[in-house]
Amino acid sequence: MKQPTICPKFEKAISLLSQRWSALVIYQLLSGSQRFSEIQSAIGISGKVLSDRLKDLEHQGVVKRDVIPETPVIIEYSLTEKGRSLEPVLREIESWSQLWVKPEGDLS
Amino acid sequence: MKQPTICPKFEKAISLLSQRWSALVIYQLLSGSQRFSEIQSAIGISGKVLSDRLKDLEHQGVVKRDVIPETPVIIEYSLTEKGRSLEPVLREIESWSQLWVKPEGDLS
DNA sequence: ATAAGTTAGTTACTTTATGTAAGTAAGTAT
DNA sequence: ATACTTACTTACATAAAGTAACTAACTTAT
Repeated sequence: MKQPTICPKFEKAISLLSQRWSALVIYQLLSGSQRFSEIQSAIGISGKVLSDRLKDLEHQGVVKRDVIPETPVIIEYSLTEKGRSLEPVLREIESWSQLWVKPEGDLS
Repeated sequence: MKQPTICPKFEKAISLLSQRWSALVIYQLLSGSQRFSEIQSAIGISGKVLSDRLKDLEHQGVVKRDVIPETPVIIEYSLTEKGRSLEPVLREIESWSQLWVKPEGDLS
């Protein structure tokens, strides 16, 4: 039974950010536009899931996909204004993590 | 294949917050300690998953479980200091959501 | 001109996570 | 005694994520 007393905008924001990998993809793109394989190797995500996430995020207006007609075609992903506006959120998480997270227990 | 160039503490924070429902549970507890069924009906989560999440969060030191030996025993969940320290993160998400999220199925 | 490599994905299949519904134990209210 | 509530658990179904192999278009090396 769903009778959420929580603000639907907030809930939607949470569901966007709690989608696995989404926050990490956005965080990665904060350092500038990047290509598919760069993002992939930077955060260790599979091609399939990265492909899904980028489509989602593009659809939600957070990420922009540009086809650059260079010698071999280059596809670049970058943040839109909406995406960049998430920077304070990610920075808060970053500083929280530095204060409160103990690195043990990450068996990768 | 994982070769994350991303800070492991940050990654761990992200994986905690991207666990489905976790952020919502923490957010809900920001307004004070609550019982199982209160959280359940406030955010519309199933008993099973709430039970799992509370155990996870307790294990990570974010949530505290107190058994109060009142007339019928009352079990109260609340945030630890670590949990409360996530408030700025949730507040950032909240204010971002007010500025950028359109409530219904938004196809921008 | 082959052959091998890169990029940006997709497809098929497996594993894990989540959802749903029903059940349980302890206690209360009628 | 019967029905109801709380805080769960169990069993089962479905959805999401992981893995690996594959493709199409192009590039470089032989």
